[in-house]
Amino acid sequence: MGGKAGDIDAVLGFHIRLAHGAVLRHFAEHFAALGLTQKQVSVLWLTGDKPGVSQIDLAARMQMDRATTMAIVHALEGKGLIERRASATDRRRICLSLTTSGANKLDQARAAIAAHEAWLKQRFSAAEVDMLIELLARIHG
Amino acid sequence: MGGKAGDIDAVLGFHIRLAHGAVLRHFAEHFAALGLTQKQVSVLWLTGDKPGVSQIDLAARMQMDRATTMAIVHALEGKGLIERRASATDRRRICLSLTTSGANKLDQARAAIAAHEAWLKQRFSAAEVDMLIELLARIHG
DNA sequence: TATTGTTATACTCTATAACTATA
DNA sequence: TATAGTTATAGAGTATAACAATA
Repeated sequence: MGGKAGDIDAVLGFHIRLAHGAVLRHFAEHFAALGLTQKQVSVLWLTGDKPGVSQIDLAARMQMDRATTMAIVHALEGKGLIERRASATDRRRICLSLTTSGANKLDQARAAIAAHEAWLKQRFSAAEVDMLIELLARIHG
Repeated sequence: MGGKAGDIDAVLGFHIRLAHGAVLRHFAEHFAALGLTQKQVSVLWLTGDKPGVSQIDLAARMQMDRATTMAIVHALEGKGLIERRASATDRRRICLSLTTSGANKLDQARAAIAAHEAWLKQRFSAAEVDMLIELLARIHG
């Protein structure tokens, strides 16, 4: 393994990209039945955890642009999983919450994510998982 | 931090995605002058390390589809950084190598990557970097 | 039959810019 | 002025399917 001059295997960014790709691929292969992308699951999850959340809150939590967040919210709204309501205190804001269908979908998604995480974590001890999460958190702040 | 019911912070895949996003963002912000994407740098690097490499080799090394690899090789060829030559032993294969311009570009890219990696690694000890790479490698195999 | 390269196609993610409405 | 949402647009990454040439 490894090239001769450059040794790309010492490049941390390269490993992060490959690991991300592997996780994305496993997700895509096993979540076709769910009909949701990774991002859509995250938004559904965060909305279920905190009903009334605004798009700008979601964007900050997921470190995404407002426009990117819009696209995902639109998709979930189009599937009838999320509904929007104007804020009573600040009419610029839209409060998001799950529909009944969205809550059911989130339950399915949580079960699917649990299986996905089990696959991902099977190669680590509990201490290693904690360590990995802590190290990654230092990168994304 | 953390939601109430789900605790998305315990989801490893979520942290991998956020870390990947943070690295991508830093790359995009600091590599505009180079005129290359992360993937293009990787292909340039691997080609420089192993002249005569085929597209299928690159695809395997970077865990990408053949079609995706094509797009990146095309872009590099269009910039005059890579040249292709039919293999002498297997005429299905195309051997890739750097042009003089490509070799120069790779030198610049390596310097830029070194700065990028320094930014990324500044938050870790040397032992932690080794640990993180080892853990990530278990994910992407 | 299997492998390599190629093209066409489509979807997701990401970001920028400009606009509207509200604070 | 600043913030939240919206829309349009564009580029990057990813993958599938189908085809040609070669092994």
